[in-house]
Amino acid sequence: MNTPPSRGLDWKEIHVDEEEEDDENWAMPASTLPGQAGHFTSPLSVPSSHQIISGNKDLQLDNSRVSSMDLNTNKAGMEGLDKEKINKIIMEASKGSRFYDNQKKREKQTTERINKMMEKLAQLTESEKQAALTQVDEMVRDLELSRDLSRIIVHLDMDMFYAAVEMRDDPELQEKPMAVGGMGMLSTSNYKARRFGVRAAMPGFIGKKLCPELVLVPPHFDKYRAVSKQVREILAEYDPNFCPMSLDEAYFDLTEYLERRRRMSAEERTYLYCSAEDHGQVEDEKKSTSDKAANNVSIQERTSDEDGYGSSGDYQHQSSSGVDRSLFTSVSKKQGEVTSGKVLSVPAEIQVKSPRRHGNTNNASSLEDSRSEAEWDEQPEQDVEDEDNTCGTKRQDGRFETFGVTCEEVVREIRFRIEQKTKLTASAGIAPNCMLAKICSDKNKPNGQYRIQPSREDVMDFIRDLSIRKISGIGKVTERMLSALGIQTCTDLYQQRALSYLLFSQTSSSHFLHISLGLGSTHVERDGERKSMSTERTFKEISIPSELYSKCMELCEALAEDLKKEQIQGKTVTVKLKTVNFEVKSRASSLKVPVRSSQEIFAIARDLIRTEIRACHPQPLRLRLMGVRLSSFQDASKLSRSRQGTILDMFAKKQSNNPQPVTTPTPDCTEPTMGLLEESTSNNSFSGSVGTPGEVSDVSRIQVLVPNTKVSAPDTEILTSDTEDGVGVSFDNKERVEKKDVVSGSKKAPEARDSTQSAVGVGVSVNRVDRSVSSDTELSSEQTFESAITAANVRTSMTISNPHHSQSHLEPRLPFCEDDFVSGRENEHSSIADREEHTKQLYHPELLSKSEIFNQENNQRVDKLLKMNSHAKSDEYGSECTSSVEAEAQRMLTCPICRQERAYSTLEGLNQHIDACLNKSAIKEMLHRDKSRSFSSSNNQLTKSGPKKLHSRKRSNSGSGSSSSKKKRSKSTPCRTLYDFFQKKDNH
DNA sequence: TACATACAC
DNA sequence: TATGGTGTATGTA
Repeated sequence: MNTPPSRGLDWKEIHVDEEEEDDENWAMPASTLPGQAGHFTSPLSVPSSHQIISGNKDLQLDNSRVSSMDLNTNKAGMEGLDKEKINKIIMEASKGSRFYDNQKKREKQTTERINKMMEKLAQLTESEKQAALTQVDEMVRDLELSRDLSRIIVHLDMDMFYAAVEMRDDPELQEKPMAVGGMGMLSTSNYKARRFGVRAAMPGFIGKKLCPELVLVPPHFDKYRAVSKQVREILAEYDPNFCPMSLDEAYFDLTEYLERRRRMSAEERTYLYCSAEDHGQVEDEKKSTSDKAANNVSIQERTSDEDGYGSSGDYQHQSSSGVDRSLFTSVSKKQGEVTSGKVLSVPAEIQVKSPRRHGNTNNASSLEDSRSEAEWDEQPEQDVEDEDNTCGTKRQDGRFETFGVTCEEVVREIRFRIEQKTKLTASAGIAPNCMLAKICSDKNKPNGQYRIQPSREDVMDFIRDLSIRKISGIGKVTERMLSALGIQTCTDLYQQRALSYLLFSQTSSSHFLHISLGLGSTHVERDGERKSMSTERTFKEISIPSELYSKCMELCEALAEDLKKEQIQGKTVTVKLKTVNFEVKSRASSLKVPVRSSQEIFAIARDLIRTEIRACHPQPLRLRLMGVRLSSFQDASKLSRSRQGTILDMFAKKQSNNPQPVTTPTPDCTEPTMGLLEESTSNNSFSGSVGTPGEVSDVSRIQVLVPNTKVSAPDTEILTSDTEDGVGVSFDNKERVEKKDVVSGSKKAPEARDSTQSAVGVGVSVNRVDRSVSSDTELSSEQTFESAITAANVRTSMTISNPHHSQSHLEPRLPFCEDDFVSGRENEHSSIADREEHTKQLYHPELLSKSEIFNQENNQRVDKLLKMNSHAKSDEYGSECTSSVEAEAQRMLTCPICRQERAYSTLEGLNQHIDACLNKSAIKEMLHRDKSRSFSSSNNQLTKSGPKKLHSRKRSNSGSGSSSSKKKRSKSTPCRTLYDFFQKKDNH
């Protein structure tokens, strides 16, 4: 390691004069590196593992240094820094923190991993190594044969993107070291800040320690998205199938375009250079563009945008309208949307002056420089008429640039146009494959480009001394692992190919082999379909279960919103938990039927969290982050079909004299409301006469909506599958034990379920459901009721693969108006004590006792529920009723929760409203009550973070609203409301 | 499938 | 005072 002379920590740029050659040699002292002498001659020679690793460990212990926290200088603008000094500052700022401790722990894990690998290595025999080498070399031959140098792949990367946008929009920032982000985390930094060691992924407070003058600018993602869109519009002209990797970088393939390029006239390749004085105009235009374009540009949306381009088909047309119109249009240009530009008709012989070239020209690619300068000629100043009248003014300083037909020229043109359009610079790499192009784009950053010529020799020359850390996909852990094998460069990687083959997985070693041969993907592929969607948040410590559940609910709501936007539903819910010690855990549960509503997701997520809370017990589960992810999406075709599965659709079908049963939805048809979900629960659940209040409300709703009496084939299928799944029949292994602990012995009280919080209300066993369904005959009143529910819920029919979840995910019900619904004004649970009990059930399910779970009140409630059901039946909510319900839905309806009367054009609308009422206001209310009563004296953190968090996300109007809704609920008689609801329907 | 890890941006 | 959020891939059991 190059130890720079020690200096005082004055706040100057922190760098050393000489280049540090020895990067981060984690695993061993340089002197022991195998590669130094013999390693290149013998591909099979490796260092002794124990020597290496233990030495490294000692080193770490002695210095109590956590190398993984060291500055990663593998970034443009961070060359030659005094890493020693910077790392010292970082370490001092971090030492003793939980983060630091965790990093230490993780580093130790990596070391152990390396040790294992080295043990494995030590056991390899020479013949094994030789055999591996033979095998690998065969692969090498194949790979060589398939080497494709014909593609011209470009990786374009905006320079310090977020920071650049901020600097552009606030020139005062240009002279200062600045970073985008906050004290918590930085997204990116400008080059001035990088000289101090301040970089992306560094917490702001450390950035401040490294550079006290550092200016922190909060991110403005809308702006970045808008700029990104502008850039993509340009890229799409060159490759409609370009592949954006993030807001600031993209791959594209110029191969086809270059064919056409050769046939393009000089005019078509000529662009006006817009000088600094023009910026105001551009700025104005940009602003309106930003406004317009500041919409979401998620992956999906991006795709559709780009598809728009791609499908426009006529590339030539697009291309011939090639210049950035933004440069020539007047400020008042109507829609402000910057479209692709217009080529100026400029005589080819008019030569143009080089565009302003800021940025680092010193390190610009020699190739680029030599070629481009030759074509960048001075243009005599003259007036230029904008023939297409897109400019509006004559330009006194009009200068033009005609770009050539080589790929370097095209890329330069693209960067030029990007700069003209956005006033931001980009760097690019050109190579025969993506892997190389990506590395190249970093080579001459900022504002430069670099090309690897498409010959094997050039590729291998480039690769030869390349640090493996430069390769995308090789991070610090892999770097350490490989370093332990004496591998730092791509040449090393090739030399040790036999070892990597023996010591790493097939996937990894194959990847390494590709890298070491300079091979990579030769086609630019769009991202495939999204595989998951998640929301996660970091917060001040939360350990109180009620707050954890509340946070979980927030996340589920946020996630459900996002899912809705993209019309996605999935079958696996994963909860991510990060403890205050930065330990990350994930817990997942898969269903057979996709879900997407916040209630459904919450039901599962909550259960997973509860399990964790219990696992920690009696210690609290102390979290600093929680995340909820949904994955295992069903494919798009199914998705579109699933939309049929709404209640309305069922009604519609019914009404149109469709002879098919009321409930035809397929298992993947889900647009469940809370109530529906709960219901399906009861079908799947162990049985349950437990029925906490929540259900009842759901049931009521369902009765209102789908009071059907018959169940037929489609339901049968679903329910059967549910039963086949064994849901509710038996637990296995420790899950069972756990449940038994909580529940009161499933034999005795099979209805009792561990989570009672909102436990299933309908008293039916799985078997009975099964029977009733399969018989498809007239059902008893209880069965009928259940069947009706089933009918309403087929699309939700939560078939649970994991019995553990069968309980919970089926009970997303919130406790609030449960009682109200059950017993109305004369609510059996109207006492404060009862209410608190319900709160407890929701937010402290882990605290419930058997007796709490299974009690007389619940039975009474269930009885009532069943009565209601039979009442409904006797009121002839038969098949006819469907249409009457539907008719009702067209009219004014009163929400049974908030008593608001509104016209609902769809039942779904009403359903959603009810969900909103139930969830959004009441959960807060309950939480508030819960907290104020149970925790007010015990935890000050609660007052700090709890309420704030509750209101932190997408629930802006919930605060006062919830309290008002609470009053309404308690004053009004929900039960009567519900009956009113029925009544009204009846009367009609 | 569940979970942990690694990685990128 | 204080170390992110989102998504993908992979290895292992």
